[in-house]
Amino acid sequence: MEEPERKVGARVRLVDVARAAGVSKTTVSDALNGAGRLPDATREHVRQVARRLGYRPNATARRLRAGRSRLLGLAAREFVEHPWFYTELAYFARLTAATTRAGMTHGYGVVLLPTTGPDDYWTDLPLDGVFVVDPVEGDPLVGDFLAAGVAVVSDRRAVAGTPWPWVDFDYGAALRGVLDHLAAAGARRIAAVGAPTTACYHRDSVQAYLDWSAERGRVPLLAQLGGPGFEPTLAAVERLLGDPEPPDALVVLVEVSPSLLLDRIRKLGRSVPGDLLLVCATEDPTAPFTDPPVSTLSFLPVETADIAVGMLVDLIEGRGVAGGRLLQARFDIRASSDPRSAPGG
Amino acid sequence: MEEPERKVGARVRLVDVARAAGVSKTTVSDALNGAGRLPDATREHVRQVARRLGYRPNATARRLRAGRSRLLGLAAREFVEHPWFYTELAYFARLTAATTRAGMTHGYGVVLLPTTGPDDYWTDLPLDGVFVVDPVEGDPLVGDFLAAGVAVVSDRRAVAGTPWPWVDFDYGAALRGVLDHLAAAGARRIAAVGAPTTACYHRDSVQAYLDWSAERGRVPLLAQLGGPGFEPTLAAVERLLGDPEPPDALVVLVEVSPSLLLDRIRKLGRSVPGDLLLVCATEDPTAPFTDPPVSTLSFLPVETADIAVGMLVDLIEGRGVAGGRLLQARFDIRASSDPRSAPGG
DNA sequence: TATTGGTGAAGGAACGTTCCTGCACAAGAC
DNA sequence: GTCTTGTGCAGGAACGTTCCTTCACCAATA
Repeated sequence: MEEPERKVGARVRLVDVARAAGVSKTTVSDALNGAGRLPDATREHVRQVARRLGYRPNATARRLRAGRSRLLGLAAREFVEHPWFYTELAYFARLTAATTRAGMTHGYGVVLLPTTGPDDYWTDLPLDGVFVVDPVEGDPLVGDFLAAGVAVVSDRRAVAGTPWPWVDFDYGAALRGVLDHLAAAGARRIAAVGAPTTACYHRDSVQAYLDWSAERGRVPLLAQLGGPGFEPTLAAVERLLGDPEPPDALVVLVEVSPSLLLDRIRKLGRSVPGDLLLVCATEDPTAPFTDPPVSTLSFLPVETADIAVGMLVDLIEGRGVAGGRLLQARFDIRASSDPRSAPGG
Repeated sequence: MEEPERKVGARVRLVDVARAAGVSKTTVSDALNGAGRLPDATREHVRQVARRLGYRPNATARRLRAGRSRLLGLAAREFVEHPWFYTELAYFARLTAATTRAGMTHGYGVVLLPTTGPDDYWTDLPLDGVFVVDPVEGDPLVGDFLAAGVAVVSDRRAVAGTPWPWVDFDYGAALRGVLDHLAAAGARRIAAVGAPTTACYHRDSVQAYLDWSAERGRVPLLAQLGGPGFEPTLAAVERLLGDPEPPDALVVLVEVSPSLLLDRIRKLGRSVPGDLLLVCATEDPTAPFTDPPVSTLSFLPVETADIAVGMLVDLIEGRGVAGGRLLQARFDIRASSDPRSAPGG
């Protein structure tokens, strides 16, 4: 009985339960975790004592013993130089929530990592793995985590030959699908709004637009912008529509509120889809409810999160994960790019 | 030298650094943490060895020893019965990001808690404190955390005499400010869209609307809706505007996309602010950019998060926190409720 | 010369679990 | 009656830190 006395008001520990139940630590641990060789009577007795005392296992001690924290990090790396609130973009909002949900189903908590912060903040967190969204080329964050033995999965191939598992899309194919659709709907001059960021999504999709235009002998009408937020996007649209030979179709590759965009286009005296066909790459859930409903290209944040978290967990728990996984974007055609379906189109 | 040999490939531990540097664990710990009585030479030597070996302290062990996890939970409790993605509402998106940021500045990580999940998921996370957003009356989650000795701060007073610290707003005063403004702008029939949820925000603001109307002998035009998402909100607006004696002003107390709402109102043949003055309680950042810009009532998610996290940290670190903190909502008047400022109003 | 005081560093307990090992005892086999 | 086999449990190491205590050593003081 050299067990130390429990201080009043302190949390109930395993030993406190053991003493109250008149058994050893081992027995309590086994009884509560369903392990060991115990008769049902003992098991039940211990459980009742534990319940009566309000015992809660110390999760930190458990994790130390297990050698795993059961904690995943979520880091968005696009525009890392700005301390922006990335949950404000619909894509990241969905991705964040879906990652949290997926983590839970595997028994992992998800910690949100801010875009900027002190260097030691990352390493001070006991993370088993990190889901890196839009990693930038040569991202030091990724290197740090890999060096620290933290599992890494990203939602894009940041570089050719990305040495960690990833989930990604064939942006070129997705964009060509959209452009073909617009051309089939009669568009002659298709404009695009992109962003010259380090994210492979923007690079690849803009390139696909340029290639597609070149193959068909069309002059590309491209506006690019930097920095998060929608004001630059709307300004880019205004620039494109103000062209002396204005476009008759528009593909917006950066996340923007569809109804805000429609407002702006209307203000410029153009009507959708009459004067201008419109497709937005956005996860904004309002797209089907605008007037007219806006066609969207979706990069499936929920599916992406599910797969990424699954990979992370496999990696952490020692099941091998080979290479990457390529998904197919979803193209929802609505009235904004389909004159036939528009009332009075 | 009875120290166990380090397995190859395993993470570098404190003892590994100690052995490599030819000193004791204590010296390494002190050297790296800037504690103890050590000459600069020793300190620097140990640091170099640690850097060379790529030593990273084990955060879990650290936290176990410290008795604190330096982890905060964020839980949204409105509509808990639906497994919805609460980051999709602008208010929660901002609040989530701001909480993460605030946590970081205090050295705490923030774990997102899903609305629904297995009961043991909460208790399995080593949380020092939880920021409960929109707690519902008699919320079992809050009780669980309090029983487990986890600090709790909420952004609303769920019940009269909430026994834990909170940050909140005087919804009645905020709403009366909006209604007075609309009346001064000439509105005769002011309608409101609310939600009959358990959240004190909705309850109080709807009550304030009813009181204000009664005091002035006006007939309230109230539409209430349940469940997350904007479709119910738009339907409620349609109902109100379809009234034989339709309103000439509208206050939307549930979060909705301003431009989507404007689209819908326009579709119903009404013009803002000509036929209908409009004020939205929303954090949607697009409000100033719609056509016309929409007046908003903001409940300051960033400030709320900063204060809530500050309270949580004070609570966790043993500094007393007394009662709650009442903030003042911000009312931004824009063209949608101010005919004079509208072009051609 | 003995005593104090400060410096530099080591030893080891503690944080609260899990789980490996081992012991006592009973029941059955020979 | 001894030998196995199995059951029910206890002891204690280990996870990787931090930090309290102790201790040797050296210089300055009485």
